[in-house]
Amino acid sequence: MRRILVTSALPNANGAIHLGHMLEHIQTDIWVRFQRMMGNQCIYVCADDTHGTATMLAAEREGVTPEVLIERLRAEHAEDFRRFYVSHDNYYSTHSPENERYNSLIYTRLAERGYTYTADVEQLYDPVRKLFLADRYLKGNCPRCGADDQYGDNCQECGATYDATELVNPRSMLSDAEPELRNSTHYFVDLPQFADFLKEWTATDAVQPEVANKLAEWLTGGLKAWDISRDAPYFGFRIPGTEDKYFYVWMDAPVGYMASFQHLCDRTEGLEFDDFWTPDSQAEVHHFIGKDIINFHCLFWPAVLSGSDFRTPTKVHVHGMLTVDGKQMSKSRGTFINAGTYLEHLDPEYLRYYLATKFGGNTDDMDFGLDDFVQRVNADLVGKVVNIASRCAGFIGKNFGGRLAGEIHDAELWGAVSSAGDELAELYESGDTGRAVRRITALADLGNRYIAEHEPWKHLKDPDRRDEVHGVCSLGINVFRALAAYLKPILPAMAEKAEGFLRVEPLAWRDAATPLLDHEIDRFRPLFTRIDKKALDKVIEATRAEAVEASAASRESNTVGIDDFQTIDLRVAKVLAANFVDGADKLLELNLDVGDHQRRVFAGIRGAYDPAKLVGRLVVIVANLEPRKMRFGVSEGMVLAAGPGGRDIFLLAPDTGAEPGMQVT
RNA sequence: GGCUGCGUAGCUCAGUUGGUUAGAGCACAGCAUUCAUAAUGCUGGGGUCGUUGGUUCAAGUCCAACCGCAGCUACCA
Repeated sequence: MRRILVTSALPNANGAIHLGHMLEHIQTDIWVRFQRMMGNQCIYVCADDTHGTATMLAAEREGVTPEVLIERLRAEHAEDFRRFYVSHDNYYSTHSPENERYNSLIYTRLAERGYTYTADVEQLYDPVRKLFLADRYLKGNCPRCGADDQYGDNCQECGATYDATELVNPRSMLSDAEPELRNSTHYFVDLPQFADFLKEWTATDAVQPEVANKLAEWLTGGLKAWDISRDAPYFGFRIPGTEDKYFYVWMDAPVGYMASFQHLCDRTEGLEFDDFWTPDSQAEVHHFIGKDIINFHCLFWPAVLSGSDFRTPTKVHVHGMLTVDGKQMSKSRGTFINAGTYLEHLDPEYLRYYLATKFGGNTDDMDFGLDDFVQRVNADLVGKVVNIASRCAGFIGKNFGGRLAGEIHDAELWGAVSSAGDELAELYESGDTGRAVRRITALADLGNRYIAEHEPWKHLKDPDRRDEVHGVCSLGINVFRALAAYLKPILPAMAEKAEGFLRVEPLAWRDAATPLLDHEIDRFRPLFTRIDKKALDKVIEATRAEAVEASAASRESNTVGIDDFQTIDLRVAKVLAANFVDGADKLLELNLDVGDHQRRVFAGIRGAYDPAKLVGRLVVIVANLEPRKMRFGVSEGMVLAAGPGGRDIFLLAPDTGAEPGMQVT
């Protein structure tokens, strides 16, 4: 018996599970269920990837702690996967004590062995939000072609790549402030020390050949050290021995595989972490990932593992990306389909089957063709496979007391079906479920042809041919049973219904090789209904509607809960200076004392207030309003006032005694 | 821009080390059939294999350039 640990890449805790995630988890789950049917021990763990600046900012926006945010999403994600029959043994979180422990352990071992070092890095810093800016939060002009609005790493216009520090007129996308160049100490894993190890490792069959080709680009070009630290504020684990340095999320994400497994071991009798993770382990570790994250899993991760005295992965299974009707998933086209939206209208096994026909065990992209999806499922699954049971069951029930014949009517047909198991097993093992499905539907074609040739409905009237009819229909049921077993990794719920119909124990792979003889079966009930194209249209419509709603945000709701209200940080502020703004006929620029700091706020009150008379008075401001770029500068908040506008504007004023910085509750 | 991979009938794909008239399923058309969730069987139409050029007795298959798609390009998770 093989002992196998399997993972899918960790979904981010910053959004809902969508079709792209489902592709990966369904592919993984099919492989896992196949291994289990073969009698192997196969543990499947996953987790939400929770850390990073994005989580921190999202939680801030919602006015909750990151912990609250990520736990809510984790529960949602786990539920989506469960409803698609994805059989995780554990769906955990990277924000866990186990993960912190393994991160520290791995880091400490790497440091002790001289695989880490620190160096000062110059990085752009947002003085308003008080944090260092990742490339994705920076925009500016391309240093080569000057194009507007380019991100901090490369230019969409001319294709140049550069450092964020080279951007011309850089701007923080969080505050629109001009970033400052600041020095900070960063921690690095000295990847070049692992160059020889990685060259050897990537040449094994742990990675697909095309992946090895891609990796050769980095390996021959020379590996760079890997920056594994981020400065506070950051939502993550603090690096041992530091005050304000945190592990970069890509350091702790793959360690999350180990942590999720450890968490499972702690609750499972007989499951030992060390059996799977020591360097001499005989167990297997398989990672399923998309081709977008090859470098993390095939360079950093094996290097980190080998440098910290853990085993390296047996195999990294890399798949291509999902397109819908030939294009990237898009919210406005209605093709950025969330798992939850799909489930409201369609059976999860439709998707499992359709995607299974697409997997080839390679890194080619896969297209979700909307019409193709409907046709494929209806024609193959309902028209071919299930139809065999449906057309034979009636005869068995009505004429033979629901009992199958005692012998095989056609040895040749049964031989073809029952002997396909080995070839199909190889296809499943290599991840080529597309070819496996094609072989299985070809077997279904054989079955349907066989039944058509023997015309049981005609011969039933002839008493001399009753045994033949019994034999033909019984063999039909047996063919169906074998196909249900072959398809069980893909269609677990259908297989379960088939087991009920056949009155048998849960099907194992080897059951396809031995027929059911002289055995009573149940009445047949439809195992699958056809896809209604209208249901799919509804999914697209709903997805489009979600996109519109999301962009309209929560502006339209009439009432808010107390929690929503508490997300707004109202504060008392004192006007230190007030000035006219050149070129603005409604605005005044205010300098406000907010207690611990000062801010600049633009207020549209020029028509009602003389700036000179404002100085010294107290006002109420929204302190956590997203900084807004205006024509004349960035406004860092909003002063509260009542009235229709023009001359009729009335500032809210706290009574005497209030101090700048006090929160309004 | 560089790198990896892909581009074969309307759709989804198969085409092994280059070798006789390029295959399958779905869709479409005709016929047959009626047991089955309008399911099944038989027959048929449909492709200058992304483009251009090259190597070769012979290229979908090898080479080059170009076009299109996806991903990566190390601080987006």
